[in-house]
Amino acid sequence: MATRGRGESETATQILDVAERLVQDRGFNGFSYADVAAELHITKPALHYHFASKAELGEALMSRYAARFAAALDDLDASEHDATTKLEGYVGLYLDVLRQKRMCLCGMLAAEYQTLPAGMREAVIGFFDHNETWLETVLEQGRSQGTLHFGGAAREQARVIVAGLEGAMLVARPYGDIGRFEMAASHLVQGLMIPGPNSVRARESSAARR
Amino acid sequence: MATRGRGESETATQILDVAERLVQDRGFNGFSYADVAAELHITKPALHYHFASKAELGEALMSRYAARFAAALDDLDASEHDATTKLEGYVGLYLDVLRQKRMCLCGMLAAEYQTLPAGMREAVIGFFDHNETWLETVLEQGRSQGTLHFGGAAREQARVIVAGLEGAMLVARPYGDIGRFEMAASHLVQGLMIPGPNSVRARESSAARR
DNA sequence: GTCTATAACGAGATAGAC
DNA sequence: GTCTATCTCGTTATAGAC
Repeated sequence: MATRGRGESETATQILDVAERLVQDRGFNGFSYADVAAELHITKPALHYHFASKAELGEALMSRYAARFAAALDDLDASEHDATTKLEGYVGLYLDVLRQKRMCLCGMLAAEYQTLPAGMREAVIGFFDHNETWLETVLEQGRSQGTLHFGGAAREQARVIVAGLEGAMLVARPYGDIGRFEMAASHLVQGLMIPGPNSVRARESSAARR
Repeated sequence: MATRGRGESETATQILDVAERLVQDRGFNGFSYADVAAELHITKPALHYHFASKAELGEALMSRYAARFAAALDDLDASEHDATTKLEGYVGLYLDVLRQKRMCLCGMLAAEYQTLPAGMREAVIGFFDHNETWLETVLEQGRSQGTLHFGGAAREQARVIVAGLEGAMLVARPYGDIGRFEMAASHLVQGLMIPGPNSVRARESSAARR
């Protein structure tokens, strides 16, 4: 039952590469072992040798994706010292995915959530949690530096951004229109860079209405 | 090959009801004729009598959903004269879906877009176009009335709202947390109800709330 | 309009040779 | 580590009786 190829194998890596692209394009329920095997010119049992079950393949996919995403966020922290630039870099990560005509892996899996094996569900939640936590820190950094302006909890702002970017990707893809994503993303981020509707005053008056 | 049950049949309606819920919960690739048949205590061939193919069922699903959504927007236009209230009503439509633990039908299908039959693809695009057009009109109405405040094209604002609401639903569902959606939605809408830096400074916005 | 029966295919998965 | 061969099951779909 355990995965025998533990990421060391070159074939295992190729399998993950193909499967990842297929999931991001068609969904976890939209591809099969046969699709992956055909593309790599190997047979289905060869895939089962590396990943005994589809659930196992999915979980391997998630942990590799999570590690890569975490590394990308670390890179942003290391190379950018300004919260504004970090935020733009973060949007750039999504843009890179969309340019490959793919959906965010975890955004896709969020849609399919009810049909996913338990291990994958936890990984999807973990991905969003990690994104929110990273963004929350960046947003707080920006606010204390005076480069970002928003009212309310940074965690809430982080959630608005994640939801906005995921939704913008989701809708842009059927249209095949990256510009749709860029417009929505810039709208989300620009609002934080200019003191305005999201300022403390505005939030307070909205809170009073509850 | 044509659908024999043309929406007149009671059974056809029940089939659509069950299939719609399953798609919104599990995705179009995440349910089967067997699932629907079992739930209605009929057999699979009975389903094929009403909807000859799964693609045909999917298209019937979409056209009924589109009609219902259009009617809901017409109702908002008829019963609400204030752009602000219309906007809140629009968010309420999403909230109603999420309360049933479902994803927006077209949001779900946007994720699965690459695997959909052509007729369903067109319907998904049509749904988003319709939403944007309706929102655009409401936003322009609100801006000219002085109850909504935003910069740039109303169409772009409409796209930001659609993307934000779809993304908020997408992420809220795995967490099973409606509050996540409400927070993001209120953030999206509140920003428009409060005068920003470039807008004409209105009096206290309490007038708009009545 | 719904049934029994079954076709035809593809899915995930396993046994065992090499 | 990959293969051939096979299994079992689920899927969409059809034929034809009632």
